[in-house]
Formats: sequence, C-alpha cells, structure tokens
Amino acid sequence: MRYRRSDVVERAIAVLDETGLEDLSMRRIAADLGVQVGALYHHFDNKAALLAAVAEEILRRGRRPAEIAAWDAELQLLCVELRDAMRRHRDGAALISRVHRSDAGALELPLRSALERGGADAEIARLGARTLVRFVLSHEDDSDRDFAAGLGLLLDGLRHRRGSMETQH
Amino acid sequence: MRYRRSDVVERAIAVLDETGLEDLSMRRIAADLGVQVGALYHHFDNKAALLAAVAEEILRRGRRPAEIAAWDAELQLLCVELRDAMRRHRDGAALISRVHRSDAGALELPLRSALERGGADAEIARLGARTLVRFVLSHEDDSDRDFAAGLGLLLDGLRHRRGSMETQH
DNA sequence: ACCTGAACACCGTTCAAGT
DNA sequence: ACCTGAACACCGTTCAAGT
Repeated sequence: MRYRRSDVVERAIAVLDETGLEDLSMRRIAADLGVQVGALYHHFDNKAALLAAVAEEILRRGRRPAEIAAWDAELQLLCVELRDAMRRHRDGAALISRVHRSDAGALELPLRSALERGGADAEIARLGARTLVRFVLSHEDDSDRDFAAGLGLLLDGLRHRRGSMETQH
Repeated sequence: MRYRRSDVVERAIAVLDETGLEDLSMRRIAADLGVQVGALYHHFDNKAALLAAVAEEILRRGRRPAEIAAWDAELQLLCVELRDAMRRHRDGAALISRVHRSDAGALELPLRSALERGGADAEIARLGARTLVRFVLSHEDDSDRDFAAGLGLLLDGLRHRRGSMETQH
C-alpha cells in the first residue's frame, strides 16, 4: 500500500478520535493504515512532526472566513474559532497545547494583530494574545457559560488596559 | 535496600531535576534508588500516584504561612507562591498541570475562599480560581514582568466583576 | 520513492518467589 | 512488609534490503 502525507494525517485524526492522544502511537497509526511502522518515517521525521501536522490540519479545518468587526469582537471570534476547532476532536486541546509549546507564534499572531488594531502597544498585544490562547486551550472541558464568562473577564481587562502595562489599583 | 514512601518521593524529585519530566520513568527512579522496578509498586499503585505525591511534596515545600491581607493581595500572594513552587523544579509546571487535571480542587480551594472573602459569589469565585490557577501554570517560562502584567489583567477583571457574571460592555 | 522485516533501546505493570 | 527476577505487552526510531 502507498500513501501520501495527507492520507497519514487524515488517518491519524481518525485514530485520535477513536483512541485518544494517550494511545495515539506510531504503531497504532501504522496498523490502522495496514503498513509497517517504519513506513511512517518516510513521511515524517518523527512523531512530533506528525502531531504538528495533525494539529495544523485540525486548525485549518476550523478556519472561517475573516469578517470585518471591531477589534474586541474579532478577538472573541478568534477565540471561539480556536475553541470550536479543538473541541471537534478527542483530546484536541491537549494535542494543540503540546504542539503549541514548540510553535507558539502561529496561533497567537492573528490575536496580536487584532489587539494592535485596537490600539494596544506591542507588549500588551503579545501578552494579551498569549494569555488568551492559553486560556482557550486550558478550558476545553468547561461549559460554554464558564468559557464565555472567563473570556469576558480577560477581554474586560484588555479593554481597560490598552496602552499601559502598569498594574492598576 | 529498604525505603519509605517519602524516600521514593524525594529521590523522584531529584531525578526530575536531573532528567526532566519526559525521562522521569519508574525504571529510572528505581535505578537511582538501586532497586528493582517492581519494588516501587509496593509504595505506589502506579506512576500517576507517584507523580501526584511528587507534586504534592513540591507544593508543600513552597507553602508559606498565611498572612492577613486584603482579598486581592492574598490572591496575588497565592499565585506567586504557586509560581515560585513550580519554578523551583525542572518541568515543575508540566508536572503540576498533569496532576492538577485529575485533582483540580486542591489547588483552587484557597483562591476560591479569598475571592468569596472579597465579595464574589460562588460562581465567580469558582471561575476566577480556575482561571488564575491555569494562568499561573501556563506561564512557567515567562519573565516576571509578563507574569505580573498578565496577573494584573486578570485581577483587574475580577475587581470589576465581583457579584455579577454577565458580560460587560 | 516508498515499504518490509527486523532489530535496538527503551517503557509501565504484574506476580510468584524469596527474606 | 518489602524486595528480586522475570515476564508481558507495549513504545519510538533506525536501517539494510526489497520493489
């Protein structure tokens, strides 16, 4: 049997949904494809590279066309988009968190530019984007209500703080 | 050789600092103690139980005597205490995050009571405590400056929001 | 180019048997 | 009570050899 890189990624996502991240092994994916383990290393340098490709595909599938919106509405939209994408698959948040640790920039970039568009300076934008992404990734299992309230908390802080990094009293 | 539970935990912490969480295996700890792997299972049901004990010990060592302070100052103190404890060991945040996933209550409880003391209702207190803990756990590698600013962001949001869960505009 | 077969150096967990 | 020795069922990764 012969497969392309994208076939392997697709199967890996299926295996992820069946077994969870803990049991998502190279051997399990290979078995699912009906192929020897070693064959996977022709498409990916290692397991981390395969997982990165899986995360990227999950995020790509969740992407929605950009809308014209106020900076804070766009921030909220981006967070909800990320949340929805990761919740579409078993252990999605755990997977994306893992990949995000070695490639933080990619996820945070659109949030940063929305913040800068809202008048935040570079430091606030960087920090705000990072904090928001981590918030979303760490609230996979929360109810929509808790998620919305927590997100509101952060957006509120950001609204009051564009421009200055000093702690307010 | 014969060891107590606490000896095993202490050695596990040493191995953690030497090798990192990724390479912290039951076999590695056993080898470090000069004992067969199976012996560890006389002290702990499984690896998760050992890691939970390690996390608990790390947090215990970081605990400082309670001070009388305003609710928001105490929140900040609790967060800094947690941050310092986890940063004292290699991969400390990753370890505590992992354990925290199966025992969320223990870490969040003191934060919740501080929030309730500040007039937050039960829902806000629960959400605030959860958000703060996750914030601290996910900012291991940040500078003190970024950490303080992000924490200020959250505390600010909580100050403005005691009492009501609705999103503000 | 892509896969097989087989190996290497690891894992966590269990358990009879020893002391 | 606590540990040994040995096994079981797994891992990720590498690589000569096949097609």
